[in-house]
Amino acid sequence: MAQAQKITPRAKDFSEWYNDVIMQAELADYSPVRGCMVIRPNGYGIWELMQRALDDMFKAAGHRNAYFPLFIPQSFLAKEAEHVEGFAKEVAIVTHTRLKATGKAGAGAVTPDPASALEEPLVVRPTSETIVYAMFAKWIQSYRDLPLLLNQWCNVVRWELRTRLFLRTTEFLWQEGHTAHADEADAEREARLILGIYRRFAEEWMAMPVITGVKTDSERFAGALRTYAIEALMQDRKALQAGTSHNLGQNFAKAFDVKYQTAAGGLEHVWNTSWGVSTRLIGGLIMTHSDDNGLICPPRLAPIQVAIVPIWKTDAERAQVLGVGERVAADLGAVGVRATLDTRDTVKPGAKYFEWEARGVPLRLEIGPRDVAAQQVMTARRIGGKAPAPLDELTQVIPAMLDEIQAALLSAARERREAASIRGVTKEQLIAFMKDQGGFAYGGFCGDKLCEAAIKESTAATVRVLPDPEFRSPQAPTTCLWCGKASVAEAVWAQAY
RNA sequence: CGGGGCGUAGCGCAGUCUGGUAGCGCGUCUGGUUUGGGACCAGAAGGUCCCGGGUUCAAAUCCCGGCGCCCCGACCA
Repeated sequence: MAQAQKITPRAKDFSEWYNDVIMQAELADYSPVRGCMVIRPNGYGIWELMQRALDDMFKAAGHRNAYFPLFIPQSFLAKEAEHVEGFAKEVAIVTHTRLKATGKAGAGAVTPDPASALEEPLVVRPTSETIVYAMFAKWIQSYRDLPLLLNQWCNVVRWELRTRLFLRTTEFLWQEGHTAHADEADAEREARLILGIYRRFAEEWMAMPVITGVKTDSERFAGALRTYAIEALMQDRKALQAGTSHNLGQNFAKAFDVKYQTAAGGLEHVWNTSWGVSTRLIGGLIMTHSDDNGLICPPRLAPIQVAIVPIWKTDAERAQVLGVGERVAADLGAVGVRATLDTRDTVKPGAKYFEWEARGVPLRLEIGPRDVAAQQVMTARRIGGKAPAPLDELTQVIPAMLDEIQAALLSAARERREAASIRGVTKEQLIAFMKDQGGFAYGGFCGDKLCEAAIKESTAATVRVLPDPEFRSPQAPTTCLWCGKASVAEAVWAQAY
């Protein structure tokens, strides 16, 4: 087993470390198809927990799930001008419907049958706006049909040049919400509502602090009026866009002719929003919390929250500690703790410790003859710290410990982020900061895309967001840090994934 | 598409410069002893050395041509 590398700020081997964590925790693997990822059960378990939590939040806000097709007629993508620009360069296209045997064995045994060429090629969805709004046009006639609040869980394909496990894979799993509203204010409220849900999910479930705000034009979603995002800072001080929520205005409604009759009898285009988070969140979770021993999974998203490791010498001791272990696992299960008893007798306890640590299990319980005699178990937290706990108090103590670990991870991540943030930067400071250190740099911005491009050119940093009031510096900047003209908004710069 | 690294047992690698019986560690299997932080001993199985051609008595090794993967860029809601 390869040893994980030390995490140091902006270390050259951060990528290597990241891949190591994924491989050792058995979260995912490379597939035979370049750029496509196989998500293994350990990784998918995290995704299932993420799905459940997000789905509950969406539903509580009045959304319902639906499903739209994988294939989109090529012409659909062409209907919204900016949208074509944004996705044309990275889609997979289906052109034929069957194969033909060539009679030869091996590599050239089959080939697309020329006779089966499609009249209009189908694009594998890179996102579903076009096909969703084509359906909305059928479903929406009256103001009484609004708002229409839908979400779908699905896979999408974007043929990126360079891929990275979880962060940017050719195919990925996500949820995409699509809504239609009667007026701009309602659509804006929706886009903001979802941004808030994403933020809460990131902080409360992933223990990953984020800053929220609006994207500049150059980073806006293709076809949107405005794009809001949550941005997190990873341990190598690079930013990760963890979720986006778009106010699409009437752009798609006009392209797909989605109109409704108002209460007053007029005919208006609807206002749309779309929003999504993906399996990229798992990459963010890994890079936010893990260490040299492997994954650290925040308790609320840990498929296994507690690993119980029994310790014995003799058969009598074995029977005894396993008996206690089974009861502890059952008791914890009864109070909603996901616990597993590691009964393997082919692996020594020390080896089990390392294994559960690499997998990110937040809490380990050791039960040996000495513990049984003392009516206690030894608790060992993934983030450090061992302490005994009385057997008859575990159903209270363990959930409390999991909550503590969850909270500790969030505050540690927040402290790391703040330690890697500077405010009120000057041009010279920004250049030095991005070169030597990296992190979130707050400063004045004139709003000019030429300035944005120049900054990217010399520092590799981009505007992550124009932050919401809560995240802004106490003293609003008055001038653009780059050109010195009047600042229109404070911006957060960082090098990003 | 550019720059760098690599392709040898399930995994990680040495061997390539300087051609000469294909090796090591981990894992797997068998038996025994073990079990409070990655157990030990003994034995065993496991290979188109990425592919194709060439040079040679002899090629993992040298030459030519392919293919593939990883990292860095370009690209990227």
